[in-house]
Amino acid sequence: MSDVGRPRTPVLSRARIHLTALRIVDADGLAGLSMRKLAADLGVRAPSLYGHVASKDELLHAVANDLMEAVDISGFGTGDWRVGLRTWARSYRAALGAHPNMVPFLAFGPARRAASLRVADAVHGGLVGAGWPPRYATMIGASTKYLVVGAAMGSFARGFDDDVQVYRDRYPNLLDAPSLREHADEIDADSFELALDAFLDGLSTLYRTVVGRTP
Amino acid sequence: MSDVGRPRTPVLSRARIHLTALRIVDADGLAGLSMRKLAADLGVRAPSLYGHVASKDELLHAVANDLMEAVDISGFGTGDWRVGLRTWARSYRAALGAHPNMVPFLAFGPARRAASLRVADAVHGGLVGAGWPPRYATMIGASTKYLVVGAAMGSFARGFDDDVQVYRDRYPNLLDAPSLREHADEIDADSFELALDAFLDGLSTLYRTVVGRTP
DNA sequence: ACTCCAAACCGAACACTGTTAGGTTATAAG
DNA sequence: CTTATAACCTAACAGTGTTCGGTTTGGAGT
Repeated sequence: MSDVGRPRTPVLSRARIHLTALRIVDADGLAGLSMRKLAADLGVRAPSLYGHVASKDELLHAVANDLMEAVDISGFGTGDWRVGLRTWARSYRAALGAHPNMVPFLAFGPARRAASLRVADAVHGGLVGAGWPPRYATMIGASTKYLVVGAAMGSFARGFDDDVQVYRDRYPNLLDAPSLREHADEIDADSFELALDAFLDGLSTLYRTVVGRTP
Repeated sequence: MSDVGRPRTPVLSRARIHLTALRIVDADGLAGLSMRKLAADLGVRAPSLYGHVASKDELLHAVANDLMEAVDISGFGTGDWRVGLRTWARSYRAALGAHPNMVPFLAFGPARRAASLRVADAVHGGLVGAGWPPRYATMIGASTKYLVVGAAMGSFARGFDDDVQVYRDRYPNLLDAPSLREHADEIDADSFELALDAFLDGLSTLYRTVVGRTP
């Protein structure tokens, strides 16, 4: 009558573990996820998890990979590289923004995440196919990723503290900083779109001089 | 003859603690910094640190603030907002790149870091002074930060794994990915400059339509 | 039907973490 | 010369990721 030993029907599964882990990270942050807490939420003890998952790190990578599946690279099929970049960047940012607490982890490069490699491949192929020299394709892919990751981190950080009022005297140009917090989401979204527009606009100019035709 | 009690001359100081902490983070990463290890490197036991530092978090914020002192905002004094943005972005990226392991921590917004607020104030003031409407100044500052933070995270992550070769068949467009690793620094630097150029170029166009004169 | 292996859980334990409480000693102030 | 306090210490707490070995069950092979 003890609760030791194999249960009649399996309690754990990789999918359920991933889902619960993500829910905890969303609710309590990356630091709020512990193997014991995760196990408790699953109605199990911590060591049992190691029959399904190699380590906490591997688990997080798997969850990260799940999230990256949502990134949309179909835009590169339109024949317009700017549409490809835009839809990629937007869906990428949306994927990160949906789980902001995962961003610090997701930012650690594609590494061996299959989903990220899939995207990197499509982006590079799309740009080269549109006429960009491979070297430029690499740099443009990197640049776009910078923008998205940076924006996601910024959103996550939510920047300015609650009592910025204290600094009013010393930083006169930040007088309206407190109001930023209220519209943080909107400002982040607008800033991202502005950056993307300006960036793509600048790239279009570059395209003409590098490739020698209009985009 | 015990090693308990107050020493003849003080062993610790805030400056020495900061310096040693940063050295550990540089060498062993953020996760490699523990209060016990830090204390050991300082020839002391962990609890002694708490006479000089409120918590590990506060310590890291202090170190982060030290790093942000190096960011250069003097470019906004030239009267050319593009020069201001460029020198800011470059020195910002350099400050982060000099201590890549600190980036994940530094990315958490200006918060109450005095040095970061100083910069934010100068940037906003410089842009508004150059004619940008406050709302645009906010977005441009945010966008630039996105780029810098994103680039710093990218550098930190170093992306592609050693044995990307494995994925050769599945990701045909990444055939030359392994070679990326060798020139990672160069590619990161070039990509950042490309992004900055394109971004500033796009902003110049925007400036003409928003402000109604050439930059 | 019976054996046997592997799957799936558990308890106990290890070495580690940040942090607090309270003890001990040296310096500086009155 | 007392007294306060600054600066270190030891001991301890609750928590972490992870491993080892135990217990029970399902299912495959004969």
